[in-house]
Amino acid sequence: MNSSAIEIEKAAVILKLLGDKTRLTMLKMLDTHDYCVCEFVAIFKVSQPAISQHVRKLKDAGLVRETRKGQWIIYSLNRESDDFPFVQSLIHHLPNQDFKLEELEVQGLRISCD
Amino acid sequence: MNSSAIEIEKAAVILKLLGDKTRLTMLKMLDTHDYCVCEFVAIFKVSQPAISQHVRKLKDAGLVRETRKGQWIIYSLNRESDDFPFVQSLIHHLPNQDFKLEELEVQGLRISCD
DNA sequence: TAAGCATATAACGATTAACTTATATAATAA
DNA sequence: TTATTATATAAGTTAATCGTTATATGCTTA
Repeated sequence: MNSSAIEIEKAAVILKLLGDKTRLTMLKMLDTHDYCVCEFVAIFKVSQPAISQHVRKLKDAGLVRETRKGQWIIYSLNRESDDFPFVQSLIHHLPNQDFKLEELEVQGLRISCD
Repeated sequence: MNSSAIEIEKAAVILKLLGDKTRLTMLKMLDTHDYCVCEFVAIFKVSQPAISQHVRKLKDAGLVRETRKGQWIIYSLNRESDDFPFVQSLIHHLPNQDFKLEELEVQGLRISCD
């Protein structure tokens, strides 16, 4: 047991959710920046609906939050989630993904969502 | 990034593996004791082949090791795995599962594998 | 209001995952 | 050697997952 224990069933659900390269990368990216869906679409090699479905799963689990900014929807890490300490200690082990943002900028695909 | 960083692809594979209640519980159990397959069979509500398949996946990923002790095969955490720091920080958040062992003993199902 | 961009939802197909039962293998004990 | 116990493998079924295309919704701008 641990000071910030999480039920094993709940942990399994979260781990399954993050056991997907796309969603895990998204979450790590959100650790340093907020992103709009269109940026995720530009970064990952899947269709817009696929991205939409991935972020929906993260949102349904309460791990991310969305805020609409005009026509864009910005996703951010939900650091108020009860599960955030668990998630954070997890993504802490992952390499920073800011290079993806730089790639976007180089390619002129960075959209100013704010 | 972090001192014990793990590739994001590899992390996703491990998280998917542990995104299963049975395997996640097994791994947490192995954090405090070694177990033989027959004990897992007695503890979890699935068939012996199902247990065998779960431990095989954990073994194939290098997270656990097996040692034969006569007719029994004992599984233990592979603390030498490159991924062990990642896995350990993860299971550190989970509640201790020793009560499962106590349940076995109460029911007289605890097999002395050593 | 109509057009255009951003995002979500629906519906479907392909693949993967997790179980089951039946059977094989390996070690032990009679 | 034969029976028994422990474990693994094979094969098949069902359900879940992840992607796709087509379409709907919502906001913005002309």
